[in-house]
Amino acid sequence: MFEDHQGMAAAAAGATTQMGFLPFSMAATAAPNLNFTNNSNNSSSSLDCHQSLKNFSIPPSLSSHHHNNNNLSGTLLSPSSPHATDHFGGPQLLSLQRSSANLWAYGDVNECYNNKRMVQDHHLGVTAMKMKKIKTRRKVREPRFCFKTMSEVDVLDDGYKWRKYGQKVVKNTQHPRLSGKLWWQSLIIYPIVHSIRSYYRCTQDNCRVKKRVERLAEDPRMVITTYEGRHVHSPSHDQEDSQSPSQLNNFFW
DNA sequence: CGACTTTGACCTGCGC
DNA sequence: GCGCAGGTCAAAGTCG
Repeated sequence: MFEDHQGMAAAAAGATTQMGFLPFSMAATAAPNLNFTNNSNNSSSSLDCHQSLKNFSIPPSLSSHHHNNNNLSGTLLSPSSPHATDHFGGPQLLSLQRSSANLWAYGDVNECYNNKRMVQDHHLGVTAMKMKKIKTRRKVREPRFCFKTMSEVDVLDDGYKWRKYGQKVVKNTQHPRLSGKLWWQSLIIYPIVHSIRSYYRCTQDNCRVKKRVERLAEDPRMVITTYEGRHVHSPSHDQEDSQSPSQLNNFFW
């Protein structure tokens, strides 16, 4: 499912990729080997990076050999709402229980979302004209996933070429749309922080993969990257990096 | 000159 | 229905 994400994420030098999920956080000392640390009992084990990422349904490239000073640890976020929080105020984490099937948990989430939307549209009884508009405008949501990265650079070199097609100032509140509250009350309880979100498209023809890049307002060191869709081609770095063969780069999901 | 970025306008969905 | 927010478009600007 994730062949498109090969070579993805955090290849930029100096970037510290934050990834992992409960109950594990990972600390990669040297790709392709990662040290997985279990938060609950502090035990750690060195695993083959590629295999491990595969087991956890994380794109292998998140630990790409481009990393020199790897120190991977952190959080996989819910693709739909990277700022969403769980009951404990922390980021919403993906359930990767089905990872043995090498599927992103979000694939299911996304499917549900699309089904719900289809049902809604069906019940709306929209006009043909409107339907046509919907057909052209509302496309089926591609599978998405996002992750948090500690990096000084906003756009991580993931091996693909991207073209920026938009930028937006977004309200980065953890509790948006508070019902029944005056705006100033909301500000007192949940201060609104604005952050800049950039939208990128893969420059390859016929490739409709998009990514969103956003720096966390509450922690400017962190960058949230969201990928949407599947690449229909290999990373452009492949040609350049042929002298450094890597099992990661040779692998297609 | 082509590739890429910037930026305001526009469109759509959602909550109230 | 209205207003807000997110996402996309496209013209203008910038850069190599």
